[in-house]
Amino acid sequence: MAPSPDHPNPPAAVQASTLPQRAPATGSAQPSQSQPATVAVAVHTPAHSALGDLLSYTSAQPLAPGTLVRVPLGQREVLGVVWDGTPAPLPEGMATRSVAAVLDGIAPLDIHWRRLVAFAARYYQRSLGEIALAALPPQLRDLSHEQLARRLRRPAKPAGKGAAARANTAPAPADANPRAASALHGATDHPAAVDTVVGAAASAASAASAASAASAASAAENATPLIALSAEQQVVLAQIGSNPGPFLLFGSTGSGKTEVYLRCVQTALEARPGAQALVMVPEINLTPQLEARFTERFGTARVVSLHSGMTNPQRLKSWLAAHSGQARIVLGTRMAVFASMPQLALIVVDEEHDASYKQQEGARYSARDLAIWRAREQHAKVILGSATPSLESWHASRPATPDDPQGGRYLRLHMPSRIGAGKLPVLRVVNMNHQPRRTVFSAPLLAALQERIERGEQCMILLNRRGYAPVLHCADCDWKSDCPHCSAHQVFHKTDRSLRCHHCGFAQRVPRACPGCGSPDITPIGRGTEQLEEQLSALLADVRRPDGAPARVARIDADTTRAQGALEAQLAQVHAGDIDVLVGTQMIAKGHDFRRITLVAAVQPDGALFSSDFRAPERLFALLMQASGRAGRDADYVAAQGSRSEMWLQTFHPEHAIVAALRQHDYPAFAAQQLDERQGAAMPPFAFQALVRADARTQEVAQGFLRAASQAATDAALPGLEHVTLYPPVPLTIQRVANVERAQMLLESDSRAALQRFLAAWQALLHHTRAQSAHKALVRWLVDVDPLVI
DNA sequence: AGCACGCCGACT
DNA sequence: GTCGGCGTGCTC
Repeated sequence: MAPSPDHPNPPAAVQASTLPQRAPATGSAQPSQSQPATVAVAVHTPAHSALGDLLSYTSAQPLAPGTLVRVPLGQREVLGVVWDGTPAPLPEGMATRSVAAVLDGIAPLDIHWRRLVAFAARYYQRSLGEIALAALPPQLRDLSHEQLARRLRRPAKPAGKGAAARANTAPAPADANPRAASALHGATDHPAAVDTVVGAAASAASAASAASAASAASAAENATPLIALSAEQQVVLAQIGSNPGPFLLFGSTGSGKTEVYLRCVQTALEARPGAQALVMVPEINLTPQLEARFTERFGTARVVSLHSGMTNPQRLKSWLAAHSGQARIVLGTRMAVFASMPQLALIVVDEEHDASYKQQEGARYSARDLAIWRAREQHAKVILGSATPSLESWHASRPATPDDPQGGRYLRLHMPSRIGAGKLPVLRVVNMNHQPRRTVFSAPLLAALQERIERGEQCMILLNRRGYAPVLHCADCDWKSDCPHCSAHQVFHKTDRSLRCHHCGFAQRVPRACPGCGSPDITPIGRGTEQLEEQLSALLADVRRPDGAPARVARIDADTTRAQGALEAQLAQVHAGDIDVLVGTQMIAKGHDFRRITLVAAVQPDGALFSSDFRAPERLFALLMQASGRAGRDADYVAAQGSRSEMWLQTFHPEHAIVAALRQHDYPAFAAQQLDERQGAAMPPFAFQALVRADARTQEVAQGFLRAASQAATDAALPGLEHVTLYPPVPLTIQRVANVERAQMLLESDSRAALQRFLAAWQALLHHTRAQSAHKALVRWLVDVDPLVI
């Protein structure tokens, strides 16, 4: 669920100053100010530091809020953003230093961007400067004023790839004013009826409407014929067109959500000259198809990417293109939610349930929730899309009922049909209670695999544990391969005969004999992907493909894809049909279309059903639905084989509600059941949570700090406390990582506002507690608002 | 966060 | 004799 925004009315002067997109031209007819002005500047200082959010500097000229500056801070010079408002007065006897340089080649960041940053900082309990500077491309920080000026003047050097080289992506702010585009715009009709148009003309015409001649040409040459929309897609588009949103687009895999996004982007761009759209995906390197579809439709010149896999120069280039308005579409991961997009008109959050939208270190923001806030603040539309929405978004989009006349804040749109993707896979459940003990691959599953391989079809086996075996064990003395630095087992990797800790990375060679008692009888316990692959290869050794060759089993997980490009290479093998059975962790279920896969199997899914993590069933359901959505997407292929694709589940709990819901492909039933449980237990989305975590060399110190901070909050009767429950500190599930003990405490409230009030007031007390000598040994502490894992 | 200053172990 | 370990403290 999204944070509730509040909308402070900015002072008129602030609004006015954002109207010109360009920074005041230096040396022009600006009225020269004789006395130096004081400006507030946000710099990268952590919330832990004793520094305030904003620092005072003097400047020869007044600087508009949002202006990028370089300022002296201690012994160094850092990037800062001029902010609205007045900083706290300086300590007695301290002199104000002056701004070192103004980055006047870059337009000031507008009020929308600054409000987003300010909101995120406040909501997630971080300093303003930390969020602001993290939201800017790293090169802005690293390059000197002169280097940057050179970068801005010179057209960016063409990238190695052909498409990028052709794109006119030179950041030239002088002619990147969004208004420049409006002159061209009037020449073209708004093809509002494009929904029903089949053919290339509409897309080519609209592409030409607001872009430069160069980008229009590239769009036209790339344009592909539009496919006619399904009735469902048309209804959904009409709803999005006539309602303010936010929208939850609940659409099966293969229902054509991407085409809806494309059309919405097109409509948004045409509705207003210079309008921009932000499209977010969980992992951009896992979705090259999406990127291809956007550039194909809109031309490479108008689409830029923004994600952590890019080099710093690439990121700067994309960021500048978005900031100047030259890029009309930004395609990116969670970090893109902070992209400066002055003309933002639409945000799409694809696969909105995906956990990667929540940043898990530093500022722990949810890009999905910030997208909702940002859209409301900037008067943009926002569409969350998923085949298995988060329960938060599902609940927020509940329709009004007599009991609940308000309903949720989002509008739920449903696209149940799979276009040209055949029927949904049939669920096959193997009751493992009826299988011989210790069975990993049941006989019926093996038979099904064999049958598929002999027909030349592909299968996918999902498993959750990397390595060969989760732990090595000595039968004589009960020794286990525990990590010396973490409270976790070292995982046995057979390929390189190593023991590896998946938490701290510590690796060592497998001992010949038990380190505890010297017994040679040490054996692997449990099964990881490596062992599964090995076992399956043995079991399928006699199975032949139609060409007479033996069946080929391959494994894809973090271990086989560590090298650069290894994932792509392995996927290419699968696509080429060189692989018959693909074994892997959940990464193989994400984003890829394996057209010839007709069987997907989850071999050991039970762990997630009875996990202590209350979101585990939700994640399992999403994973299995996503995996089964991958199966049989090539309808013609499946039909030609005269079979339907299948989803196999081996479980000791065939009676579990999740099984019935999966059988029916019934997410709403599953969600209703889960929400019922959550409501009964007063859990999210019916309650709001925050975590405070403390790290120290000992568990006592970590917990002691949390207890003291908790006590201080109670003693001070902090605002909001009456609506907030503070639970006692507990060790984390993995209590120790890399020799650091970790503890945390949970805060819960039925009111988001009360929790926010409390956290805001508590921040100072946490700092104060940290400063006390009793807690000197504390390594660090952090707050996680709306945590995903508890 | 950075980057200084500051006081104790193995090497050019 | 120095290079460098990271503990403490400061930055408008």
